[in-house]
Amino acid sequence: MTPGDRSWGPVARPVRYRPRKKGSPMAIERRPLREQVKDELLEQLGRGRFTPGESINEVQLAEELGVSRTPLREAMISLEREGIVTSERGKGFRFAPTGKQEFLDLTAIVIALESLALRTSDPAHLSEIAPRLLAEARAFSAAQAPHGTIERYDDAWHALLLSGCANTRLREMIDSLKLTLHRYERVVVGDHEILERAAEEHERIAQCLLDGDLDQAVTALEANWTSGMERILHRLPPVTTG
Amino acid sequence: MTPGDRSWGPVARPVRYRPRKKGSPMAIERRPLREQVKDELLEQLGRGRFTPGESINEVQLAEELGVSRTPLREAMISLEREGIVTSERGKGFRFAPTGKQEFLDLTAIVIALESLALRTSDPAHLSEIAPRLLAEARAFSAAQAPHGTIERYDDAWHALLLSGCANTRLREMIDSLKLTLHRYERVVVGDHEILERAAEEHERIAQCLLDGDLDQAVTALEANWTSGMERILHRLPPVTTG
DNA sequence: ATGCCGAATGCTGTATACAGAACTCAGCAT
DNA sequence: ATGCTGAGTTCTGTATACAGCATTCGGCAT
Repeated sequence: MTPGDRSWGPVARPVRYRPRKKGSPMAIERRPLREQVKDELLEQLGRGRFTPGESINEVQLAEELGVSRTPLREAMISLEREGIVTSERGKGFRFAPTGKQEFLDLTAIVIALESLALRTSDPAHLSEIAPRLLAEARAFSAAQAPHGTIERYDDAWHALLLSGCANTRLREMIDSLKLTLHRYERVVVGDHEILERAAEEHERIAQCLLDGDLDQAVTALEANWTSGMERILHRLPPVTTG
Repeated sequence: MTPGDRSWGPVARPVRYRPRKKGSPMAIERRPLREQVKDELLEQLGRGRFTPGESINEVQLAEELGVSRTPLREAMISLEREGIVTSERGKGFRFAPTGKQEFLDLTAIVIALESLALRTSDPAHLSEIAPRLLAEARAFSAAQAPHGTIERYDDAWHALLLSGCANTRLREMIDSLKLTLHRYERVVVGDHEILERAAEEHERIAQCLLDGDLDQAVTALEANWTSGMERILHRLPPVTTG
């Protein structure tokens, strides 16, 4: 956690196969470089290091990250499937250009998926976490806050909300989509820009769950997303005829 | 089209950069090898060449395909993001194991997404294609047919149904998911196995669209998916306590 | 001055090389 | 016979090399 104490430099370690200490009880994280690269890129994206549409020089970026082109390219291909970067034959990779319409498209998808996730969650688990959801919602009831803060809180809250969803694939898709959405948001509203919030929306959802009214909760969740989206959309440049 | 006239051998051409005939009016398809490899693998998967959970020897497979390891690995990474293959640090790639639960999970997602796509389609376009949808549904009204045939028809029909969906991202996701679903299906019911169909379901959807009743059409679409899923599920090995 | 053409350069797409991890299996102790 | 150990093999993960495309920039004709 504690984001911000890590500078931009190369990825944690360009060492190849870090020798594992056999007797160590602490299993140190040994993931493929491509994933570390991916995470680092996503983090840098979050900090606005890259702009949408920006083309990527593989050798240069690889050098900056302290890895060779191969893992970088592998990360790129993974990110491409996630819609974060685009590639064109002979022109290499570029960070995907963002647009209002795509933001709307993505939001619509996330709404459908989160709604599905909630609907198919275990009801027992839902009523179990409902009090906590309500408590957290009340604890963070500011009428407005920096976008970055909202985002972190929101993610945590929604993650808790969907923690009862047994559909692994669905959870993964939602996470991936949110990543992309966040990117769009950050492009449009700076990380520290103050945004309004509808603090009671989360409370409302939690209340529905407490009452055991799942349908109503789903409706409230959709409303929450829609209004959240509109709050972002509001800050947009004059309509792009999307 | 005309699937089946292409044998298993190496991908079309392992030549590197095929020299382009300058004056030719016919722009020959020049996609990155990784994509050609991906398509070839998907096709071979469709023919049951690989079994779920099967681990992949990169050098061997690359040799069979007539390409080097690099584009093969790139294809693998792309397929991994699509859920077709899995990877584990140090153990390379494996074709993702299939399970009843995941089949259900995937189906639920596709239902949600296709439903969304239909709901957000342009109504004008929908009523325009409704007659064609109805005609095609009536033309293919056999009560049962080989699974492979059903699949092809079904894909075409649903593609037409969703042709009015402007949400590009959504369309892509649906296509990708269907690919995966087909894989699951083929694992479970052979390509030539005769399956029952509910021929009238498509007619029903089309009829709703003709009547301009979108909500009803969405409901019918969901019912169509559900019953189709159950027809497949029926053929499954004794319940795996999913 | 402006537009077209060709050499030069930079970068991508693919192949190959290499280092280190996981797996295998024979040999040994129990 | 069974379980452990360690050398050997195989294969992955990453780096580097190479070939061809795309772009750029200067020269020339108009």
